[in-house]
Amino acid sequence: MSTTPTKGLLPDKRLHKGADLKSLAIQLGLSQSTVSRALRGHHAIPESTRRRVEAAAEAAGYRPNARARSLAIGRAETIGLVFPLERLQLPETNFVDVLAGISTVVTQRNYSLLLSPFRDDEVAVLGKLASSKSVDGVIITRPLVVDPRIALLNQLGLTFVLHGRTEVQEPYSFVDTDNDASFERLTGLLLDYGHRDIVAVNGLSHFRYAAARAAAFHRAFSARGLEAPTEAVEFVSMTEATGFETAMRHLAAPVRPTAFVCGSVFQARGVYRAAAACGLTVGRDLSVVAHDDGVRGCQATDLTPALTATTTPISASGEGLAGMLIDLVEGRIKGPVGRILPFDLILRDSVHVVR
Amino acid sequence: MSTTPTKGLLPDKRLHKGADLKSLAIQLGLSQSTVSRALRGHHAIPESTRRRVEAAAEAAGYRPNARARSLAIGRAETIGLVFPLERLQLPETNFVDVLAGISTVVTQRNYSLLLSPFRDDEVAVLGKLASSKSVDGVIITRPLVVDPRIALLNQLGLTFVLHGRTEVQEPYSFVDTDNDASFERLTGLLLDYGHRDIVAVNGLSHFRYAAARAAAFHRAFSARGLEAPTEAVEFVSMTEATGFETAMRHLAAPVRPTAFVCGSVFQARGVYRAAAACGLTVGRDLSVVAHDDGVRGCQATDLTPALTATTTPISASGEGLAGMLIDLVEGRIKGPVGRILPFDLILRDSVHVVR
DNA sequence: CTGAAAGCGCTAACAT
DNA sequence: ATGTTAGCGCTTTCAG
Repeated sequence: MSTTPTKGLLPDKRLHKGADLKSLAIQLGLSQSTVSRALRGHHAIPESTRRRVEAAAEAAGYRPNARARSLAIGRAETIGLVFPLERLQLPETNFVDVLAGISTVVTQRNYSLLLSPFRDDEVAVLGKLASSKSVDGVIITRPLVVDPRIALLNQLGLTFVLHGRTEVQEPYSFVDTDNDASFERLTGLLLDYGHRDIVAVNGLSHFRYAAARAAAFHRAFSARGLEAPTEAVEFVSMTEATGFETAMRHLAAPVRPTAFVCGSVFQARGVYRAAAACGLTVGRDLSVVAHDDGVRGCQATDLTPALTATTTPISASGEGLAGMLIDLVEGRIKGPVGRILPFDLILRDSVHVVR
Repeated sequence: MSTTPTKGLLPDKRLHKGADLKSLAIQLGLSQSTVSRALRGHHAIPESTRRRVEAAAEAAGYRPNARARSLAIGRAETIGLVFPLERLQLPETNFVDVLAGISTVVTQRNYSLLLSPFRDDEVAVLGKLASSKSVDGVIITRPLVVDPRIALLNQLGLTFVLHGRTEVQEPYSFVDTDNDASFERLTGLLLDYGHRDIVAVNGLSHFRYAAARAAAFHRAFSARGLEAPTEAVEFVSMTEATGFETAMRHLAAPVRPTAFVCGSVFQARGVYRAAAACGLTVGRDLSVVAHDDGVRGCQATDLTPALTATTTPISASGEGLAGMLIDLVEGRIKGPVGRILPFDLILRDSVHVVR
């Protein structure tokens, strides 16, 4: 790209192209080490020279060359986010919301964020990230019930944090929503309102959270000395369309369910649509509850009637993930650690009492 | 993070932690340079040793340390995407679609993508990126009519590509949608169908594309010896809500428009809703056309009736941007260059003939 | 309190 | 065809 310099705009530092430590040092009549120390507020540098150095650096628009600094300190001050490219392409995804949370923290803590999408071969991407040392650690997402990436990453010696949990022996750090408690609360609420024929519209069964939620669903029943109806849990994808289809199927069955507990607001929206299609009014003829992770443009309060839901902003996960990972790579905490985010159960108008 | 090694999973390279050029060289009885050359397919390296080196590297899981390599070659092989954090938070945004396109190309070309969100001070972020040399170039988005970043970046000597165009003297490279032609075609189509009372639901006036589209709107009229009605162009945000409000206002006016041309499918969706609210049937009582940039979950074909629209997938912009930027930083092309993406006009059921 | 010197891991010019 | 050497720009012992 051309480099036509322009007057004004930047105070006066037009020539801060060659702004490196050496030239700064020469200009100040100091050694590189002194300048370097002064800039990083090293003690044993008198206030006076520190100010002088800072002023000169400021004027020169100096900032340490990140690559050189990385090489010297052995850290990249960069973390990676590894995800399947398709998560950017699906219409219903909470990916960007997680990303927003991550971005916020990464920026706050003066780190950089490397985006590492992959098409199929995640293992290759992780291996590359690890061996090329481009990042100090990575955030990985969408854990399988038993996720092989944990062993791989431990083996690679690459620090990481998982968004979610998985059933493996190897140690790992994670941030997760409280799926168990959340689904148990939701189901319990419906039971306490007198519902018995409840259908759980759950996530796909190869994801660990879906298994956890299914178990929680049953636990809510047994905690009350009840038993869940057979085939009450549907393992389907997190979309409005499948919410709709699943609900339609059940609403057409001989024993019509009186309530649905959904894994996401997307699915709940589908259930609402199915209810309408069947001439049922949500909150009067049919109860619907869900977990609301605060995805942009699809929140519990967007529905009519407003949806009763447990809620944890998904961006909080992003913030937790990034914060934990940086703490880990900086050695401020020692892994493995886990964090389960709390949630609120917010009662709105989508539930009704039965009997 | 802990480093519990695990058997299996990775063939046998459990100790490829110390896999660097030096150890590889020693192990092979060669010099670092030879190994380095062999690995990068340098000529003047006999096939035989090349194979031997490659095999050893493969077995050791070796990959050059990206930071060291960057420092040596003077390039980071990384590009940055600078954007306002809020673009991740708004429900109606084409950001992720652009991102998907960028990701694809960056990965293909073996580059890394650094995400640089900012809250308010974009100038600071750009300055930091430039002086810390963390990236070879940046993609910037959402140009203002006269965008000060162009001068800044040229001054900083940071290679960049703009998504969109702007009215400045300084040279810059860009990839843009063909706003002018697209809006002129859309407006022309309506005029040719006999419409005269047409309202343009345009973007906010501080964005350059909105100005371009407004001009194109008028050009379509004058090209036919006609004149656009006064106050026919509305400069509003790209949301469904404003599409709705704007349309409602106009549909309640004394002279009711017979057609709307919209800047995005979001806005068109709002217009559809307004039409319904006024008891009008789109495609019979009211015509609606728009530019469709293929944003996930909001496409022309999602509406009923399907929306007549010009279309350029927004992810193509992302691909164009990344490809151009990498070509630029690698010196494969010389800036400034610009690329205007072609579009198709797809006739669907949202238009009707008047008189 | 400050400076000289080594080195992070790689590439590239300069030998040979 | 391969090795030697000198950096890339920074941080960091180790001296003074």
